[in-house]
Formats: sequence, C-alpha cells, structure tokens
Amino acid sequence: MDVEALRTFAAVAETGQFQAAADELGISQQAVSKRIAALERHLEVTLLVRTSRGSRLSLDGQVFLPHAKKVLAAFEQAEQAVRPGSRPLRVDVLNRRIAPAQAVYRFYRSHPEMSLDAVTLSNENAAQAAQAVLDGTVDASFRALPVDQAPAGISAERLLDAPLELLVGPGHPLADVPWVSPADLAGHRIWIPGIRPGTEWAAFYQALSEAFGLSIDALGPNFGDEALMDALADSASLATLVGSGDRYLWPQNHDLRRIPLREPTPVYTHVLLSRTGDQHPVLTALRDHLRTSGPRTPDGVWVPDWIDR
Amino acid sequence: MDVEALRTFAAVAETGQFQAAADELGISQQAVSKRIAALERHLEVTLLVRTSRGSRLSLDGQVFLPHAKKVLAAFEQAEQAVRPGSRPLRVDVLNRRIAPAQAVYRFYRSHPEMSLDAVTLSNENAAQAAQAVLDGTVDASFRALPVDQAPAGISAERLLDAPLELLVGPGHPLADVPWVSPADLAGHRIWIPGIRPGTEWAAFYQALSEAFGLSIDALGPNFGDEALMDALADSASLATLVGSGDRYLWPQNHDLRRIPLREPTPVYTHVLLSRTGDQHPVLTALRDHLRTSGPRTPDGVWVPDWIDR
DNA sequence: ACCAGCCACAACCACTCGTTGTGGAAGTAA
DNA sequence: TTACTTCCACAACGAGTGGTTGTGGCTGGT
Repeated sequence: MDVEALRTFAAVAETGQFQAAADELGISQQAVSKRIAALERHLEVTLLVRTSRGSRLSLDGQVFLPHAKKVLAAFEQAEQAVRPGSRPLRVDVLNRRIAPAQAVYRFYRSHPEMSLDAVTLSNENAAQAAQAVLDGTVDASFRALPVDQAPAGISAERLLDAPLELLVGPGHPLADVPWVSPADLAGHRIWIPGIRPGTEWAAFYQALSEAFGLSIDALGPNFGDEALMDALADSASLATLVGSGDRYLWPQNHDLRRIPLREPTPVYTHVLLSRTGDQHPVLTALRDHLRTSGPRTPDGVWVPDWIDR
Repeated sequence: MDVEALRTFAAVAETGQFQAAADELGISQQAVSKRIAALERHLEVTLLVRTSRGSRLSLDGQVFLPHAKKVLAAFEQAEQAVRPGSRPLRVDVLNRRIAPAQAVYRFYRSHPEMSLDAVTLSNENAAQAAQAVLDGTVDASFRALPVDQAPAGISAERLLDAPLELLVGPGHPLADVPWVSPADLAGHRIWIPGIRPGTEWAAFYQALSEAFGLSIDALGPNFGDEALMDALADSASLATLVGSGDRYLWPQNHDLRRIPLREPTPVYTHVLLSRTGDQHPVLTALRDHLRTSGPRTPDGVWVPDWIDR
C-alpha cells in the first residue's frame, strides 16, 4: 500500500472519474486504473463501483476514504514538521521533566492553535545552545546564561525562575521539616547524578556549594530517575535537589518529600535565548505568556553571582 | 516519500542501529541506509546522527519521529477499517440526516471506545438491504421491514420509532397551529422529493396517503435539501413531512416550522436488521442502547398495516 | 445503429529498490 | 602502535515495480 495510491483514490473519489483524477495528478488514466486496482487487490475489497459514466464509492470506499484522507493529512503534517522554511517554532527545553518543558507545555495547552515543538539539544552547554539558536537549528532555548553575556545576535530574557527544593526519602532527618535553609545542608550528602562537567548545571551547583559550603556530589553515572528515587526512598542520609516545577518522581509511588529551601531560596534562572529580531508570532506569544506567568522573584533569593541580578 | 521509509526510520530510531533495524525489517543494512538517505534527501534535513557505535536521532529526527509514527498508525487504521475479517461494525443508516443516523451517532458519542462505521447503502430497498446484511457487506441496517417478514437468517427488531412532523414555511396556513391531525392534511399539497419507487419510503407514504386521503407528491427530482427548504420558506401552500428526529434544515436560517402530527401520530418504524446469531459486541451494545432509549410508542400512533403492531 | 465517454488489458520500457561486495571511520584491546 | 571489531556508505548489478502508449469492451445518449 502506497501513499500515491491513497492520493489517487482520494482524487478519484473527489472527481468521480479516473480520467479527471489522472489529469489532476498529471499521469495517464491507465496509471490511475492500475493504482486503484493494486490498492483494491491489497485491501481485498472493492473501493470504487465502475459505471459507464464514471465511478462512485462503494461501501468499503465510503468507509476507507476518511481514513485515506487522514493518512494524507498526517503525511503532509510530517513533512511540514521538519521542512526548512515554514516549520513550527522549535524550542529547546533542556530536558522534558524540568520547569521549562512544563511551562512550554502549559503554554501549548492554553494556545493549542500555536504549532511548536519542544526538543532537547543533547550534550550541549549554553554556548553551544546559543550557537544552535544562531544557526537556526532551534528557534529558542532555555539556558542559564547571564542575560548581559548573550553572544552577538542572541537576545536573552530571564523568563522563568525555578526555586530549588530538597528531595528526600521518609527516613531522612529533614523529611518532616517545613523548610530548610541552604546553609543547614552543610554536612549533608547531596547527590545529583547526570550532571556533565562544562554545562551550566555544573556551574550552578558549583557556585551553590561554594556559597553555602555544601558537598554536592554531581558526578557519577546517571542510572535513571527510577534508580535515583529508589536510592532516595531507601536512604536516611541521601538527598537531592530539584526545581519546584520539575516533574520528577511520577508516578509518585515512592514516599518522597519535597522540602522548600528558604533564607535564601536558591533559584535556577531559566533565560530564553532567541535570535535577535526573530518575529515569529509563536515565539512572541510564548514570551508574552511567560512574562505574565513568569518569574515571581520573591525577596531572599540566591542566584550565582555570574547571573545578573 | 514512502511509507516503508517511515517504517524504516522508526525502526532505526527505536533500535539505534541500521543493522538492527534491517534485521527487524528483514532487509539488508545497505537497504536501510539507502532508505534513510532517500528520506533525508527528500526532507532536506538530517534525521539521524551517525556515530561509530550506531545512530541517534538528530533534532529534526526528534521532531519527525512522532509524526512518522502517527502516519504509520493512520495507515494501520486505514487497513483495519476495511480489511475483511476484523473490521469495525458497519451499520447502514439509510441517510445521514435522519433518525437512525442520529441515534447511531449518539450511541457512538456515549461509547467512544466502540469502533463502528455508519454508511449509506445507496439505491437499495429493504429486501436488497437484507441481502447486503446476509452477505456481510454491512452488519446491520435500519429498514422499515415488518418484523415478522424478515428473510431467513435475518433478525429484525423494531428499535426506533420516528413520529412524523409537518414542515412548513411561515406563510403556510398551518404554520402557527400547535399540532395537526393527518386527516386535516387532506387537500393540502405535500411534497416529498427524492423518494424512489420501490423503496420502503415510497410504500410508507403510499400507505399514509391512502389511509388519510392525502395527496403526497413523492415524485420529481430532488434538487437537494436547500432547494426544498427555499421552496418551503417561500410558499404558502407547500409542506413536507419529516421525522421528528431528523436533522433537516441545518443551519436553521429558514424560518420553517415543525408541526407535530397527532390523533393519530404516524410513526416511521425503523427496524434494525442483522444476521441471526451475530454476536458482535458493538452490535449487542448498540441494540441495548436503542432498547433503553428506544421506541416510546404512545397511544394513538398510526403505522402502515403491513407493519406488525 | 452509431458515437462518445469511460475503464481495463497488453506490451513495452525506464528506473526504482533490492541484493552482494567492498571500503572508510571510529572505538577497543593487546 | 597495530590489529580487530563494529557500523555506516558507496558501487555494481539484477529483478520487478510502475509508468507509458495502443487498443478493446461496455454503456448511455443521440
């Protein structure tokens, strides 16, 4: 079964005759006949009832036509999705679980007519992401770049702040406190696997641990979120840090606790990078959406000193 | 762009290597390479990043993959929709506007998981429809066959009664009465275009006009519902008959009136024909649905004497 | 009866798409 | 480093798909 066969079938169904469909498709009537015959042979049903004045849909044809059209539409969409030129806005969200992805998803939910794709640039740091935005691989990227250090041609706007929370198992000494100060975490073991050196995450946690004297173990292999959560649930000493908007631990079958950090609250600042002057309407709408629902920066927050604040 | 190319791409994306995808598809690694290359050439993007230990999705590949899968799923569905054997229940509703179609649609709305198709057997009478049910062209058909005259192998159950209503324009003498008796229509001109001789509709209206001395003009070409409604709206003498559940006149931009018929109320009895012993679960569910929401037969109804009542 | 319109069959041919054979690049182990 | 493995791409070739033109049968209108 071939797409061209479906296209041909749809054309015949629409025009009512093989010859007209052939003209529409720019092939001969005989080719149309062959395609339809092959399609019918493949499906083992008769799709079109041939009369002396054309063809009309058989019962199976009636049923099949909307399906055929759906396939063709999906095809069209698939091509549009990647064809350079007029493709949907493409936003790098770093990781599908964390706050930017959630924010983009919420934006899409409230504006379903906006066509956009959320992707993850793999294995890249902020500078490489900026390069990807510049060369058009993506149209925007959430990164923790200081706003005033954006490369030439890149506009940066801080649109999303993610306050940090401590994630611990039920046996952890801090499991039942209402909140905790970063300074109180000194001496506790904090494990954040999967952070690659050279990335902005590494820099952020580096700055955090230096500022509050923490011992953050950001190295080690990442065996996946499930493994991390299992380890947290079982351990009385292990803890990790997550953004308050992150969608970790889902489904919530581990009895894990999120403990807000306060006095001060470390926030991870997500800055939206885009090409300077990019007027893409969906990009504009996304920016507007984030500005209104955007970073509520309460007093007493901490950000790395290399972030403009 | 070919479906096989999409299938190949999905296989490579899943397995991460060309060779594994080739094994899965039962072709050579080189063929996979060619298909992917052709697909990428067609789309003018790189879908897969080749490494020395396999391939992973590029950014465009990430975006394209769900679209490709959607196309493949639609393809699958299209085949299932008509392939003899395990296809959805197929119900003949005569005409998409009238009561059976509405009832089937309501059923589908309340049971979206049930897969069924509503089709229209064209140019057929009740006997031919019964034959179509017998030979499996359709699984069920709404017809006005006397229940006790169903052919061998056909089960018939009266599951839907459609009381008749008079449809008139604002200038018609009966435009503002609350209801009207069929006998009062004697002398009025009733036009029901598009009824073909030999069909059960013709027999029904024939019986109706004989029973009450009406002059029903059931002949003449049918220029479409719009033309009929235009004629009704403009005429002070023209009227037509419709079922109370029919979805005529939509959008309701003509100021037409529906006048119920009473004393007695003629009802068009829709009988569901199906193969005796057909255990299709969707068919069973449809029958159950119609039985509960089914024919409320108030007193004082009229049906043709050839309908068992 | 004849003609016109429509679809199907036949013969032919180009080109797609598969195969096998081979080579280059990159990671791995000795 | 060298040797070896793994993985993908290129080349040559052959089968078969899918296009073309030519023709014929059927049907409905004139």
